[in-house]
Amino acid sequence: MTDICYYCLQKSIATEKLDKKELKELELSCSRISFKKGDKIMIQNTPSHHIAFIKEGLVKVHVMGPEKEQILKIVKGPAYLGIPTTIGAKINEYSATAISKSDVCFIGFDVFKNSILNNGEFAYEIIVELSKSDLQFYKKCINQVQKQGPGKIAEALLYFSEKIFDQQPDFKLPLTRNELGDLTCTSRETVSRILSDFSNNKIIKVNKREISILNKKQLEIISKIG
DNA sequence: GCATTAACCACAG
DNA sequence: CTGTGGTTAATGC
Repeated sequence: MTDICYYCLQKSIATEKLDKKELKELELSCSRISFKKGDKIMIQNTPSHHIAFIKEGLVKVHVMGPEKEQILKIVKGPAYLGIPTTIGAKINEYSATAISKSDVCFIGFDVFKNSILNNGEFAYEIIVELSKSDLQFYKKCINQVQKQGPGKIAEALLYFSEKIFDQQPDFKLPLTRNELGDLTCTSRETVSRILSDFSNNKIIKVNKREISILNKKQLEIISKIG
């Protein structure tokens, strides 16, 4: 049974631009699925016919490289997932895994495409989201390639605090040390060492996955100078 | 040469 | 899954 998109309170900015008829079509092609932490939402190297929209939850987007796993980004709903790989390729070029309980709508690609072709405002909002994501990725790319360890970790901590947890200085890291390493292009040992180093210098407080940022200024400086 | 940085390995909670 | 210590390789004075 499909949900009624018209009454959905978690519509994307793009979907807000659709009229009643378009929403009805969306509704018919949309299936809403709940994922538990650790569930695979999208699997690399499998065919993709759907666009996913994360209504709620945290998702990690990752690819398996020749050597090891690389986490591309952490996405927080509401956000689209898999537009590039569904439009630009026939198979998924990356995987997505829920790292918290997540609600996701899968939209048939044909319906999604029709909305783009028929509704300019919808299409524009989709481009806005893709563009923002693109720019964010450039930034991450530069940061992770040119900074050294502490800079990368500082950057990641600030990212979680500001973007994922809405400016909260205290948060629970949704990743293991290993995954944080996969995200920041370092080893898990290096992550461990840098976190205890920050902790010793009273920049952050660490208790298992619980992180408190004590000295944000300092963290920003470390992130900036690399 | 010497210092710094970080990966890899190993082992212990 | 984590934290630490030793070792090693690369890089930059």
